[in-house]
Amino acid sequence: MTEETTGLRELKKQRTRQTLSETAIALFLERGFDQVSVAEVAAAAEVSKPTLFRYFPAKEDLVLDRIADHQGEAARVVRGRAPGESPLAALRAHFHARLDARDPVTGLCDVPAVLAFRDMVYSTPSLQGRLMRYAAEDERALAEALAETGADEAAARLAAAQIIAVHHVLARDNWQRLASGPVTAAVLDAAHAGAELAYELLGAGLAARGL
Amino acid sequence: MTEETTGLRELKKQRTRQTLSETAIALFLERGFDQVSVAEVAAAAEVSKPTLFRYFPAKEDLVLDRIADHQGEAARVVRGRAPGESPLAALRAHFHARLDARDPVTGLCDVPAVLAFRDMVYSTPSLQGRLMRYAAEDERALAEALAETGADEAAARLAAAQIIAVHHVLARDNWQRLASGPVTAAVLDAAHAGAELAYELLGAGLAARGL
DNA sequence: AAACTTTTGTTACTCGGTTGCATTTTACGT
DNA sequence: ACGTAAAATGCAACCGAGTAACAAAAGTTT
Repeated sequence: MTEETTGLRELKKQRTRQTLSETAIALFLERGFDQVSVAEVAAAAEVSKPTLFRYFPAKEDLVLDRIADHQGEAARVVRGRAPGESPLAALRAHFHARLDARDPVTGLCDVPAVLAFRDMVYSTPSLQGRLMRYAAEDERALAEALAETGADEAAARLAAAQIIAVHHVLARDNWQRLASGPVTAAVLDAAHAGAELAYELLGAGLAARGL
Repeated sequence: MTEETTGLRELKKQRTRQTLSETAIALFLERGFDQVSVAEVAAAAEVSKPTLFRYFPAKEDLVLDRIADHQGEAARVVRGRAPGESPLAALRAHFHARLDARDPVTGLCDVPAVLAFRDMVYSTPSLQGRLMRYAAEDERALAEALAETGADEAAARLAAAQIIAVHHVLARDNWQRLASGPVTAAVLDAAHAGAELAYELLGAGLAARGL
């Protein structure tokens, strides 16, 4: 899946990249995103500052790299849906499944490290901003996938925007639920109920347009 | 409507604020947001750099101040709707009305200055980011207003997210329509049709929840 | 091993944004 | 009208993110 041009150099690059991201996140979690300078991160990772920026175009990307693998997930789900299944049904089923798996993207993951990570992201405006821009790309990709199903292109864009927006609300709700304590059966039920409500709201209108 | 503590000082402050914003936008439109430094703006407005930042917390706010009056418009529309009218119906009617008025917020305004302004915003990532954060506040306010109607709070948050997201798509679509030329009858019709489609998609699901 | 390419480090820079303090300007009591 | 407190400004110096230029040190290829 990933590029594999030449052996040794590429390996070292991957390693430096990972080291940078990991030491950065560790420092950020320890003392706060804004309280740690990139110079410190570079020093801790034993790399010069320009090198750091060759790997990550901005400080925020040191953090969000970890999330980047989920890029375009919604679009993939739509494209990989079972024959005969509507895009929305596929997305709903997928979301419920991720919920059961306590996938961090759903917000429903009480592993301390993940929780601390989310706290940091939600409490740091610049990280939120960057995250929204990732979301915009997600939305664009989803709109494309929906349009491929033969739906009206305008409708596809509108639907994609609604779906992505709703997912964020759900994730945030779930994250808030975890403020009170760990994932219990009741919390899981509430999360599923929230998702059902969301897809119910989405569904009625979108179903009429074949989505 | 605005604060009016003491007469003369406040007036001068308002004037400096406006001068700053106007000279900034003029310079930005002329040479691009990233190609003009805040020091230049401050100099052009005959003000020191710290003073500039006392008025505007960030460079982006020099631009977006102009848009800030629309903050919370959706929430206001919901709160000010006619008795018996559903929130969604009020929002739909309002949007169509703004469309007919060629309100810049709908994207359907071909006044050259407005057009250039939007081009700048859409082509400058940092401005987009700031704009999204304004939108988040809009969304929060709308959710609050919807919850006041007695709807389920979770549903209100979900609906608000959908509505705000959809509005942005509509505005972007309209802006793209204007890339080809001025607002003709056909363009206006298309914009109205787009809005109708959007509210149709929203409506089915939301109506069932009393929104 | 030599020649070539890619990556890195060093230094120095620009720019957005802040801080501390002295200076001016406005408001207000007498 | 005058003097004083409060607020706003300017100045200078500073911090941190991000970049440019160039030299040094890899890794790759023959």
